Amino acid sequence: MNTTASESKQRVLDVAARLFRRDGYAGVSLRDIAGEASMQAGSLYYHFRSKDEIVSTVLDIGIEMVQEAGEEAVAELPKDAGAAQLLGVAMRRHLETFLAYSDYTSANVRIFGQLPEEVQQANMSARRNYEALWDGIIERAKAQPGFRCDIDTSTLRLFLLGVMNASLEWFDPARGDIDALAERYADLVLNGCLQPKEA
Amino acid sequence: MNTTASESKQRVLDVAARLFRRDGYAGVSLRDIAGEASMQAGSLYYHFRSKDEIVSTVLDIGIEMVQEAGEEAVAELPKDAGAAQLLGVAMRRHLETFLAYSDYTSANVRIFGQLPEEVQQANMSARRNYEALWDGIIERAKAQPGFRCDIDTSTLRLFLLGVMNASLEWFDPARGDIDALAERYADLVLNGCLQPKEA
DNA sequence: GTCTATATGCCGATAGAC
DNA sequence: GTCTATCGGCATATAGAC
Repeated sequence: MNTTASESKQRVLDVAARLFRRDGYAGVSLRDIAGEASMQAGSLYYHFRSKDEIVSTVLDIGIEMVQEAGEEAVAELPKDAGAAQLLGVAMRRHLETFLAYSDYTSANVRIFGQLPEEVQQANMSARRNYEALWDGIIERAKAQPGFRCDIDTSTLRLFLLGVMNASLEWFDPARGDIDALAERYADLVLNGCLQPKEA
Repeated sequence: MNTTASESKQRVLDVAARLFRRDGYAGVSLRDIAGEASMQAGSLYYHFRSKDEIVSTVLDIGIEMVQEAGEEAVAELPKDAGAAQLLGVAMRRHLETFLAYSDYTSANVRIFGQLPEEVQQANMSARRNYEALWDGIIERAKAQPGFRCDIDTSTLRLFLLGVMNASLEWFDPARGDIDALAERYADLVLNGCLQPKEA
């Protein structure tokens, strides 16, 4: 039995995500992708119309994966979860997804800024949905007692996603402990680095 | 009077830094650089031996600029500066330098991860010096009253540089206020987003 | 579905005139 | 110092066999 179209397409996308994450957009050729997916460059055009269509698909799946993980994490939380638990769980889920699980998400984080504007544009609505998920999490935290209300929601969202995504540049999932990283980062975000004032 | 070698070389580097920042390493050709520097591609080889030598020079200048700005900021501080002032000033200086002033630094932040390993390696000693500068700032803050001593220095350094450098992906210096950004980020880092416990 | 072969063009780099 | 011309190679994409 021959390989089905969807199996091959999936294999191509998995390879593309991994290579884009590692070498950037312009640094990966269709020959590179085809080679690691065990086919010839010309064969890619049976599954995709262009390199841009491949990268665009990778970008969308990347957001989709982190979006689903985030929605799941929020859904699993008790209704009366405190602000610290809320942010801690959401941060751990985001870090786990893109550091350990999804080359698609980390490829998205890493190459988005260098893509042609039309390719960026095609991914923007998915990105805005994910930003809205985080804005909702932050608003929910603000509604809890003990959380500062004087912090602008989009400032905090950019701060959180920025610091988490930056870990992609140095964190090695084969050597580091993602849960420990998430805990340290959540502690810093929640409590800051000044000593709490004594009662 | 003809253009001197150093003038042309400087012009080439300025253009290269700006283009690398915008389009990534593999996304910029020597023809692109030469064109915006008002010369032909072949003429670049009078000043540089290869594309890698150009990008390597840009990387080193990028760290040099932020290093000098950081050392200057630390030197200008009073000896008894508190932890909040120390971190606040250092953060503002870092953000100003790479968001508003230096295409070299922002090019470094943006493309480093996609470069051939030998090019990365050539920039590593400069990077380690800059990390050491920040580790010194953090250690000095830890020695002040009111600063948490239970936070690992390299964790905090990665957190700080990570969240600041991530702003490169979304902050537009033509529209945003860098000082305001620095103040909001320093507040978040110092105080966190939980409400201070009342006395 | 994947292959081979190829069209067309841009890449980094070099040679030599001026 | 910068030019023009060009080399060999690799890029995306296409055409048609199997």
